[in-house]
Amino acid sequence: MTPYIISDKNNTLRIGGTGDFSVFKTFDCGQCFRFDPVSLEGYKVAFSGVARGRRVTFAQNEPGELFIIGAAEEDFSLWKKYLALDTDYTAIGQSIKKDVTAPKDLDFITRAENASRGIRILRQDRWEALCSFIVSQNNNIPRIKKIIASMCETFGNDIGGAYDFPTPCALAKAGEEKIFALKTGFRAKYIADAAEKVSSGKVDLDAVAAFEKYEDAEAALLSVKGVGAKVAACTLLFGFERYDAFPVDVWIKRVLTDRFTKDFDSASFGEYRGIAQQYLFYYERYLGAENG
DNA sequence: AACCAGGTTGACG
DNA sequence: CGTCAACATGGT
Repeated sequence: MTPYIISDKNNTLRIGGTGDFSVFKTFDCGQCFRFDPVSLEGYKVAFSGVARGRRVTFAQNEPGELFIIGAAEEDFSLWKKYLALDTDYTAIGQSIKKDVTAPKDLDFITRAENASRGIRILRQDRWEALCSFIVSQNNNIPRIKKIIASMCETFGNDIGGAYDFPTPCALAKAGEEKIFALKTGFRAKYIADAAEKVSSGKVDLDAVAAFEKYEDAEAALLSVKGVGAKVAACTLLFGFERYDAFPVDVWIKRVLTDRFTKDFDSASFGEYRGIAQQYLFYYERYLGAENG
């Protein structure tokens, strides 16, 4: 996949060669909490938000095209990386299905993959992913977004009309009580602990990224209060490019028991099982109801 | 008015 | 070692 700039005018990059990339599915599939749909003249779909310390809008009318609004030519490689446009998701789809043998299982993952066509796993900031998925526990997506927005407005750096995600230092300095004041509830002490451990280096995110074995990376994250297997898996999948992370929440648990053969093992999805997980989550949560 | 939300913790057998 | 209520808050 070789995306390229078609044109660069009015601070908007028009991009071609993005394959089947879907802006809507990518930003609506529950992986990222800092982007919201906006209605924009001339575009069918547009999502605005903050990433990499910049405000940006991704817009699209048809699959395969892409408009990056609020970006200059030199930002392209940065957004290409963020959106994973350099990654061959067709090959990943093949790899996921390769070792799925039972017809029932193969049929379902194929349907999920087809429904999810165009989703990319964003390469989000490590700290932001960790913190965001701590907030996500026992919580719903609209409220997760609201809490994270207020965290950014209160403790994040002003980047000109918008706010960056707060640094571990900023949140550590703020402390549990001020974090609690943002309606984070029982998660306040968890966020404070994560901020303290990351800012002090007790949890070294560079070291987490360098681990070869999943269990080693997971263990480092589990030392943060409020981080269990699910939050660790989401953090590694969305913040560390660990596609072998397989977050199991209520939806995935339900999919695996209801839609797959009894002894199906998610390891059959192979090294990209995390992406398979995202397809299953998206399919079951957004489309499963209408498809039965 | 109960019940749920992309879970985790600590207490109790 | 497995099970299970409690955890803040806001939306149905």
